[in-house]
Parts: sequence; structure tokens; C-alpha cells
Amino acid sequence: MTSFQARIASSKTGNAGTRARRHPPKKEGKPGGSQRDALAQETRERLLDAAEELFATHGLYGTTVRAIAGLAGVDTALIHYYFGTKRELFDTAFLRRSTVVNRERTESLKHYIAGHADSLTVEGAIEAFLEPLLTRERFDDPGWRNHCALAAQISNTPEWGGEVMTEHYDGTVRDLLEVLKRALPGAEEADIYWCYQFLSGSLMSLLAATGRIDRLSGGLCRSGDVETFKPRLIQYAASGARAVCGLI
Amino acid sequence: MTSFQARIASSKTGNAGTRARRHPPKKEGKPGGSQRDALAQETRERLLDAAEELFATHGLYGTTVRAIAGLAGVDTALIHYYFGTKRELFDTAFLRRSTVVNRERTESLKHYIAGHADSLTVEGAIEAFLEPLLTRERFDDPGWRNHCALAAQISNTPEWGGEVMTEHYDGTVRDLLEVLKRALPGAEEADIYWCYQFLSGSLMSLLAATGRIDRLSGGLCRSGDVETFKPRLIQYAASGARAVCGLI
DNA sequence: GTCTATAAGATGATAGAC
DNA sequence: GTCTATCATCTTATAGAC
Repeated sequence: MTSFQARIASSKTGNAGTRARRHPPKKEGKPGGSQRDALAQETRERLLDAAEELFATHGLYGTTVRAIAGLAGVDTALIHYYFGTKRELFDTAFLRRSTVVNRERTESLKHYIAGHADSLTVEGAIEAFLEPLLTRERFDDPGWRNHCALAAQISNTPEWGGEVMTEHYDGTVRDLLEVLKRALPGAEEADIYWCYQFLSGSLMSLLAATGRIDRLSGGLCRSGDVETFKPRLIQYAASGARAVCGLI
Repeated sequence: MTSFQARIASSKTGNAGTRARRHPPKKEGKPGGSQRDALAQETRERLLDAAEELFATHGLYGTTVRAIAGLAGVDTALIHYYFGTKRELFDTAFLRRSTVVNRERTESLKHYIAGHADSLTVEGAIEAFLEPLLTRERFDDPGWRNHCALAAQISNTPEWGGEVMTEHYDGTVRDLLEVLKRALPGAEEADIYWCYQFLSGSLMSLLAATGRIDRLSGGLCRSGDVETFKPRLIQYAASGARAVCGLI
């Protein structure tokens, strides 16, 4: 095994060598903490914010723990104290918001089904699925923007992107697929999977917000203009899915 | 400027410090080269193949020049001799095939227009645009698979992805947009741009081939099954575009 | 909890021999 | 052209003082 391969393998397991140390718990649900605990919790969050920002911009390998600690205004030793390895920090940072998205997506889809049990539409299902991410509120929040850019990057990363996305988002994606099956009666199951991949790709490229469409359109379209592209994406994906699934 | 920023800046310009050294030319068009030249040319190509593979798998920052040289079976010094900086090698490797794609796309679109000047369809335009990349021949070629994975990764990279894609692919994308405008008379220009972004995102997620859909569908769909997803993507994107552009 | 100091090794790039 | 040897710097991670 070359040193490079060792580095990759170590990144995957999140352990340097054979170490199996434990790190301090989050304690976020603990209301009676001392003031010192609150300050420590703030440091932890600042580190996660910094990590989110730099990972989103430069990727896992393009970001150093030094840069993260520097942006958070603390020493690198604290990163290892709170999170363990760099890769564990990466996963923790991503998980912080992906769990929120998952919870809200499940809720949103459940709510949609409850209100339209006998009149499910592809548009309705997709909108319910997209709702948690594609809002002005979230697009205006730097932290959420970073999370979105990170998700987009991960989703097209061959090395471990597929696995990470599967791990973090599979649950709610299956919820969506179930609703789509009901909204597209008689469709081939494989066609629904393909349409989900098409939709997911479009969504991720929008979340990446690289500014490519701004340049391409000479300013006519803006990457962050969620109010404009959201209804168009829904209409596009729904019409496309119906066509592929033979429902004209 | 922190060392990290300096590293990024240096990556962007492709120059370490103030060096402005020149590297040997490609000589690929020179038929009367000696045998020594031919061997050197082969070394150069082996380095590009190795770089393509590793950059596609681990990204720009996740790949080391040592790993590339090792895979190519030569010393790292040769990388700098032939290509200059790591970033210049990256750009050269990507450009090697993106120019081919661009040339073939221009040709394909031109050919389509010539044969259907008064019966242009959205399906036809998109198919002509996709043709150079989405073929069994290219999907079976490891080098092309690596190039595709690399393109997908770059397209969702916030740091410089938008610029690189703009730089390498803008020409032919504008060709496609022109045909789409003619195939969608009366459509809002901005809507056509948005639809292109939706299509581009879908395409890139397919090129990434992370195996996510394989896992998600339990093997029902396969990432590399271009014959299956290509007609579906065309139908999906064309129907979606017509819906968004108000042509029912 | 947070910092200083430092280990132990990897990294991009170059000079110079052949 | 290609390799050996090397530089200066940066990397993740830990031990231990406070």
C-alpha cells in the first residue's frame, strides 16, 4: 500500500492508524450547563461553521485543519479534541444540516400526502420534496448556502460521494419515490428512478451556485434567484417525468 | 495573505512565485520525429492518462504529483518538465478531451441544422448536443469515463468550477442555445437558459457515475447503461423545456 | 477547555548529474 | 529526456502545560 492509498483509506475509516479515542459529547440537549459549557458549545459551533464554509469552497482535500481553526479563531488542537480526525469533522459538519433537511422533507411529504391522498400530482410531490431547501430564507443564509454547495460537490464526487449521499439522504428520497409511484400509475419502476436522477442532478447543479448561468446568460439569470427557478424546475421535472413514464 | 490563500492563488495562476518558465511543445503534428521523440511523446501521454484517472477519482487537491508519476511509472520531475505546475497538468489533461468534445458537438449541431433547417425540434437539438459524449463506445473507454467523471466534478466545484466549464465549453453551449431558440419560437430567453441549466445538471450527474442510482434502485438501473438513459433524458428534457417555455 | 510545542511525515517543485 | 537527491514548506495529529 502506497502512502497515498493509506491516506485515502484512513480518510474513509476516519481513524488515523489504530486509534479509537472518544471525543466529548455534543451536550446540546443539556439545559442546565454551566457558563463554561455554553462557551465551549459556542466554540464547537464556530468550528463547524468554519469547516462548512471552507469545505464547501475548497472541498475535503483542499481544506486544511489549520485554515479551519484559523477562521474559527482557535487552535487546530481543538478540532481534534472536539471531532477527532479531519474526516470526522467533515462528516459532522455535513450531518448537522442534512438531518434537518431529512426531517423537514419527511414532514413535508407526509403533510402533502395527508392533504391530497386521492389527488396526488407529480408537481405536488416534487414541490413537497424541494420545499425544505429551495426557500428564500435558506438561500439568504450563508450557512445554508455553504451546506448546499457542499452537497452539490459531494453528489458528483466519484470516490465517496455516492456513498455519502446514499447514507445521508436515502431515507427521504425513498419517500419521494413512493409518492411518485402513486402519482404516476402504471409507470415502469426503472423510469421513475431515472427521472429522480435527472431531477437530482438539476437540483444539485442549482445548489452548487457556481455562477455559471449568470455568466452564460449575461446576467439575465441569477444563480441565487430561487423564486424564479423553483417553479420552473418543478414544471420541467414533472412534465419530463410524465413524458418518460408514458403519461403524455 | 495566509499560506492557504497563497496556495489557492498560486493554483489559480498556475505559477509558483514569479517563475515564468516554458515547457516543451506537444509536437503531436510532427510526423518526422525521431524514435526518441516518439518515446517522449508516449511518456507525455502516459502522464496525462494517469493524471486524468487520479484527478477524476480524487479531485485536484486529493491527488499528488507523486501518485500521478507513480501510476505513470516515471519520476515526478518529468511532470514539471512537461507541464509545469500541478494545476497546469490538470488543465492540460482536461483540455485534451474537452477540445474533442467541442469540435464534435459543433459538427453534430451543424449537421443537424443542415438536415432539418425547417423542422428543428427540441429533441433533435438535444440529441445532437449529447451525441459526442453519450455513446457506448465512449462509455466503454476508461479514459473517456475518467474525463466525464472529471467534468461532472468540476461542474459542481464552487471555487473555480464555473469558470473552467465556461472557459472550456461555452462555445458549443451557445450553439445549442441558438438551436433551442429556433426550436422554441416565442419562448422567453431566460427560460431557455434555465432549461439548459436543468439539462446540464442531469447530464453531469449521469457522467459522474457514482453508482448512486444502482444502489438506490437495487440494481434495477445501472449508471453506465447509456443506451437506456439517453433516450429517456432526451424525452425528459425536451418535454420539460416545452412545458417551461409555454409550448404545452 | 484551550493553548504551546512538537512529532513524524507528505507535498510541490527544482538543481544538476547522466 | 529521465533520474537522483534535495529543499523549504506544509500537513495531520498528539502530548502536556496551564
